[in-house]
Amino acid sequence: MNDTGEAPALRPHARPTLRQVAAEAGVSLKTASRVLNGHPHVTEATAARVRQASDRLGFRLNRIARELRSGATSTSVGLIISDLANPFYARLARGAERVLRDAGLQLITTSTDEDPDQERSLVDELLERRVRALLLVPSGDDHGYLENEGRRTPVVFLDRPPVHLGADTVLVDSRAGAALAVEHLLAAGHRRIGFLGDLSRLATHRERMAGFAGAMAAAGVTGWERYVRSDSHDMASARLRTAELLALDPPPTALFTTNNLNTAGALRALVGRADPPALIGFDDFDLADVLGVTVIGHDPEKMGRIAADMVLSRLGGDSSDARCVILPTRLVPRGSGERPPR
Amino acid sequence: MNDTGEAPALRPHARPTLRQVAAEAGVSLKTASRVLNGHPHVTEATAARVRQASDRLGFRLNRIARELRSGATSTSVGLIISDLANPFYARLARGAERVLRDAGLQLITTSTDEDPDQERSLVDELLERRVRALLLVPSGDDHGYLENEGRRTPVVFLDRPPVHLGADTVLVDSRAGAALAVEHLLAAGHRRIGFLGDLSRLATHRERMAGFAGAMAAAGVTGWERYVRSDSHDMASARLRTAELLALDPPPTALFTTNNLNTAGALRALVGRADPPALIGFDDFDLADVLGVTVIGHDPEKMGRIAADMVLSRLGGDSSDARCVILPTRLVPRGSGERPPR
DNA sequence: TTGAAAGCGCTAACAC
DNA sequence: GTGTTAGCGCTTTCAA
Repeated sequence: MNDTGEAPALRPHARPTLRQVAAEAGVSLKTASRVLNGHPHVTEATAARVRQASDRLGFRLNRIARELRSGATSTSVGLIISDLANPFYARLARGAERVLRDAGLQLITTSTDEDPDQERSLVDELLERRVRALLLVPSGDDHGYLENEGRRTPVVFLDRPPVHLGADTVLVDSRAGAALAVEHLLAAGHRRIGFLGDLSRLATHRERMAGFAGAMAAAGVTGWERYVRSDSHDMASARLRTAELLALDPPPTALFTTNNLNTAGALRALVGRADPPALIGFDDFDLADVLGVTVIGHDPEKMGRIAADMVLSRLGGDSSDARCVILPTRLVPRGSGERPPR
Repeated sequence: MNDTGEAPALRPHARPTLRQVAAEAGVSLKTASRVLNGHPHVTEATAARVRQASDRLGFRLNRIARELRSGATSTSVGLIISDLANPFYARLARGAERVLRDAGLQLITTSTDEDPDQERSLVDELLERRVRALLLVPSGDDHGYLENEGRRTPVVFLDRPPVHLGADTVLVDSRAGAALAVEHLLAAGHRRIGFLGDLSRLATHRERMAGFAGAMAAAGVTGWERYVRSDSHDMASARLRTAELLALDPPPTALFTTNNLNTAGALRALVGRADPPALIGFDDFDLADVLGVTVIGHDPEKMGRIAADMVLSRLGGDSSDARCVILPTRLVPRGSGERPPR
């Protein structure tokens, strides 16, 4: 029971416990627990007393204790992406969050800044927190370290496949998307097509490169290697590389940029040019319609939703083999990709 | 000790405990704990044995148990925003995450979709998780319910001030920013200036409205109420409202849009018009430079960082009165705001 | 319908 | 340098 009639001083983190609520209400610990968890078999009168005591004390159930007692597992899921402020990942996170929230799970989102070491330490940290599952946009190039973990904690890879590990994966069809873009440009008569790529070590880059190269080869175009620039992972360097490409002689008559950041960089380099090359970008983005930028569009939010669904299915007991879902892309013509070669 | 020499079946969530590691290494629980937490006073030989046992068993410390034992407080901080996919909030989240991560805290980010009920239930949930602090972009219009919580768990409000509650707050100078925009337009000779506002119940809206009205009044302009449209919280309705404004007779010669979504909507409505009105938008955004859109810029990432710093200072014991930081805005002229009246 | 006792996995306090 | 004991706040038996 309360030792004095006065309200206790509210020191930070000095929260009342269930035991104190029970004492205040004059019932046992277990009864108080039942009431505050909405379990049956309690008289309404008793329940009311407990609730009053709880409110009076400003009580809140401690989920940490609850989770420890009931299995030492949390009710959260970890999401590791490279950068929260990239709209692509922000959308992906939103899709995942909504599905998980409806299932009573909370999403803990963290960013690696594309650093493989950071990836490992975040994975460690989240596993220590006993997240129920992990959603991972990998930066590293070896995920063998998850081999044993995967049997205990479901792991779903997003946007990029795992290396040296079999695990559920959701990807976008990078190769086909890139081919789509190039074929569109080739059909309009372009032959000198610039390629602006992300970090070469990323699987998405390699696939988009492969799609590009394949389509060029199929059309019998040679010498395209001259117009390839890779490893630009931010707008500034994309802008620079674009300027480089346009300074070549002869310059490319079209550009294919392999993600939203590179597209944004290229657009900046093209501002104010009288005769801009045609441009198609991988990833749709805000205001691409206003800018009239033709893109290879897909649905990052759906990617997040599907990954979250996979997690839920694994948590529901599905122990079938690892699956890989590949989401389709589509060409969204808006003008920039339809400019003819000069 | 191990009951058999064989590896145990890896059932999901059947993780080894510290006790098992200790047994496997032939040391006490406490010694194992010391080693795996990097505490001193352990022989290197003993430490090595423990680490080997830990690796062999695939052990990972259970933070849930640790946190329960040491104060029943987690090492995470909750962030409640309205929409992760809005670049403004994504940037804010990134700023906060970086500061907190450096302090060893993890950020749990959740979205309310601007629903006050959702806000309350997310606050409840995060407090049950015993987050160390709460960063809140409020949707509700009464935060009295946090009165007592605030003494136990630091709460910092972002972007919008608390109502019926004193609490640390970080805002952007909405009123001054709006005035800046309007004065810029007035100076260029505009008199009929359209105003495209967000939900009227939001403080940011009201402040920007006040800044707008004040600047108009100071310039002796009357009849501007006709060109005000509020409560548009998505691009589609912003676009519609812009079209409405432009259909008035006489139409406005300039527009002031009060946030990034409204600016995007207005831009869509202006596409293809031969004689677009001047346009200034509150909030900077990606590619605004390419589009030549004049904006009232500020720094959302900094807002996140400052809020996180406030949290850290409160957690460090600072119990001074609630503070309010107001971040400055600046006019970034890029062309659209410099179009003369027709 | 209610309660008493045990214990989740770990760390803090205090031996030795 | 290492071990023993107690207990964080809750839920889960099991008994009344």
